[in-house]
Amino acid sequence: MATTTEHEPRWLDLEQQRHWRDFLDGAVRLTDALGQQLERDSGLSLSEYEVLVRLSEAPTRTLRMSELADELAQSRSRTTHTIRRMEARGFVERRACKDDGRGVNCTMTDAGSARLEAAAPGHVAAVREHLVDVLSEPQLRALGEAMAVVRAALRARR
Amino acid sequence: MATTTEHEPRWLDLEQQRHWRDFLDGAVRLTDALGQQLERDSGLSLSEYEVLVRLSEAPTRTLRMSELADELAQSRSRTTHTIRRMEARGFVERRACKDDGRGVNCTMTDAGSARLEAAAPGHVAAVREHLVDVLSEPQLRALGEAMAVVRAALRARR
DNA sequence: ATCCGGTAGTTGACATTTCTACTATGCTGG
DNA sequence: CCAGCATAGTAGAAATGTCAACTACCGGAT
Repeated sequence: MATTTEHEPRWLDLEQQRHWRDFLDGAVRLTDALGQQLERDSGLSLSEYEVLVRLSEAPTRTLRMSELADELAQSRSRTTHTIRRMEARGFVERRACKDDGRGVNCTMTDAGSARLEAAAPGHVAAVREHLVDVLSEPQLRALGEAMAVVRAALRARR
Repeated sequence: MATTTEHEPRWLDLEQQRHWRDFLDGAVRLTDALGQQLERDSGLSLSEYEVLVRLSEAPTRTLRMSELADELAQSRSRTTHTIRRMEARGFVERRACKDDGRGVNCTMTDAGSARLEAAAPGHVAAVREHLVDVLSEPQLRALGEAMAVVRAALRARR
């Protein structure tokens, strides 16, 4: 007789487990180190920095709140709070959306732009120091490509 | 004449930038998805789960607070808060360290162990679904090995 | 012995994030 | 038109994380 429907968990073998753990631990340490560098040298958290980067790349330094939330892979609520604080500090401005009465556009101010430019060199140096320069070129590519796959898979589902 | 000492930032080329961004975005989405699965199905956050895993692997289900903090790459303060909450829920116990008057040993209880065992299959399935099974075997290895290098570099300093 | 710099851990204030509920607007079918 | 469902964004409370003291203990040098 065949066994009944399999619901046994398929465990990870030792290699897989090690890879997963190295990933998790490395990711925590890396984002931590980069966040600390930014906070210390530029008074920005890593996600505030990311906000400014996205806005700086947008057509008129402007994005809808929901676009921002989607790009940062954050909840709308978190985005609202973050932007409210950044607005209080003068880095961004919000105004109602012309074409969609529900929408809110978020624009980076000159002060925000200046802060980003001031922060960028140190941040990039840290990304080099802790990531780019410790890996060989093929290693970095492999890392990036693997994560792109993971990212795409996660974006697909809801 | 030679230019004065170089302090120009060495920017990332487009490839490097893309890899770094894919990494960051993928890492956020991945840890997010895994955290949500754990919280929803087992009432544990990812870092609480990690605490239980480390304790389950320790000789007598026991680790010093500082060992725990080091292994999880967390501040001592955060570890104290987390463990206090977990102790209140009955998953761990703390008691003074015999040989070092400053130390505190943290031990996983039977309830903690049971909770971990209940949570593990679903968590492992999620790790497979979002990471292990979406990558080829060499891709996963490359990812793991690259992150091991990053991790080692970050552990060295400080 | 005791002074001193360093380590272990905790605490409480504060900041950020999450969760849930809520308002307002848009859109589609009858 | 308007009913009903979905989307955009916000708000406040609760949970979690960070930061800066602070206590207590260790261990070596004087």
